[in-house]
Amino acid sequence: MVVSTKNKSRKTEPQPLPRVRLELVDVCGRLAQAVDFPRSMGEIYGLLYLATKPMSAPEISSGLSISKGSVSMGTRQLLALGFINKVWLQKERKVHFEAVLELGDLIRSAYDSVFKVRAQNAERRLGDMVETLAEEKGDLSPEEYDLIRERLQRLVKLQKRARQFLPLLEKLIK
Amino acid sequence: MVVSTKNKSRKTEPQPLPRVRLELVDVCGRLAQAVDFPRSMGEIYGLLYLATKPMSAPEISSGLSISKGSVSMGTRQLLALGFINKVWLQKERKVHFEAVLELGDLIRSAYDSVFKVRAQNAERRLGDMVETLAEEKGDLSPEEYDLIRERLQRLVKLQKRARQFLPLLEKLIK
DNA sequence: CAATACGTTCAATCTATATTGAACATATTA
DNA sequence: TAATATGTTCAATATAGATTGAACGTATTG
Repeated sequence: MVVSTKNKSRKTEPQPLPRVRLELVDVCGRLAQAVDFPRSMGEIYGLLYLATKPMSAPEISSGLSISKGSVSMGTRQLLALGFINKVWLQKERKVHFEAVLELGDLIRSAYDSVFKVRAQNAERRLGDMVETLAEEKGDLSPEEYDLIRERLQRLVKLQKRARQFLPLLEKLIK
Repeated sequence: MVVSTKNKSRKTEPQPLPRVRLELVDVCGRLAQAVDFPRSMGEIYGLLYLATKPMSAPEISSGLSISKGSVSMGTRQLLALGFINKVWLQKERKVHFEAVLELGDLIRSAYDSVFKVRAQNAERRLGDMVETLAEEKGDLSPEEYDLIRERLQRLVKLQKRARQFLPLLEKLIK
């Protein structure tokens, strides 16, 4: 089917995305969800990754059929993580966005702000539990206290191993 | 505050959990969510991990204030992943559950059923996209076709690197 | 400077999915 | 075998959190 080439508006007519692009949008959306980011954020990256030129916020909005608000929020997060760049197009006199293509680098830079933070949280919470146990010693039977103490120690040990492991992993990625 | 020691029922009276245990329940619930499992499933593991003895389904249900249905579903999944074991208590003549304490082993065994599957999915979807692009070649401008082709190639390359990386990771864990 | 378009924010809404609970199935014991 | 308690299933419900869109703020252009 041939799409009409008439172009009544000043702007480039929004043409439907090729299927490949829709598929990548979907894949990226799912990936984003898998690492606990909003789906729309991943979709925006997927859209930009196969774009032939930088896209404006309204173009992204209509291309993905999502609201201005979601585009604003999604681009902000993607910029913060370094997954996209702002581009000033003087022709359009407006900020546009383009995907950063070096995904290897991106994963590296996202590593700190996502996984490291989570690891630190886990560590803190385990510390809290050890404290709580000490506070509760009086309320627990000696047997229960010993059992819980021993099992928390196992977790601390596991955490230490994980701690040694993370920098190693980091080195491998880099 | 001292809890009454009266015990009118045949069964052990359900006493409130110590705070340490509640904290681990919460941590495990969040962890489960982080890897895309139901929160209640993680909570069950957290409850059993610091239990002084194997617990029955009703005990789990009341301990966590969750329904029988959730316990049934959660224990099934945890058993399938090897995170808990069934224990037959002849005294109670009923199946009870206990946590498997070797978390290192558990992570290893969960690896295959969680991460490997995801990696394979990603791989398949990328393959689909390459196919789709070929099918659409006629509908795309030569420029767009080339650009998309080149960028998909980048993803394929990245995937290959990841593929080499996974077995290495596996070895490190084991 | 007014007019227009674009960007941001956040309360209200929608949606995906975990959880519930009632109906049903199974097992134990008296 | 009947009575009782425990286990499972799944349609209905509840809930967390993403998405929307209207109101407001900002910038560009004629």
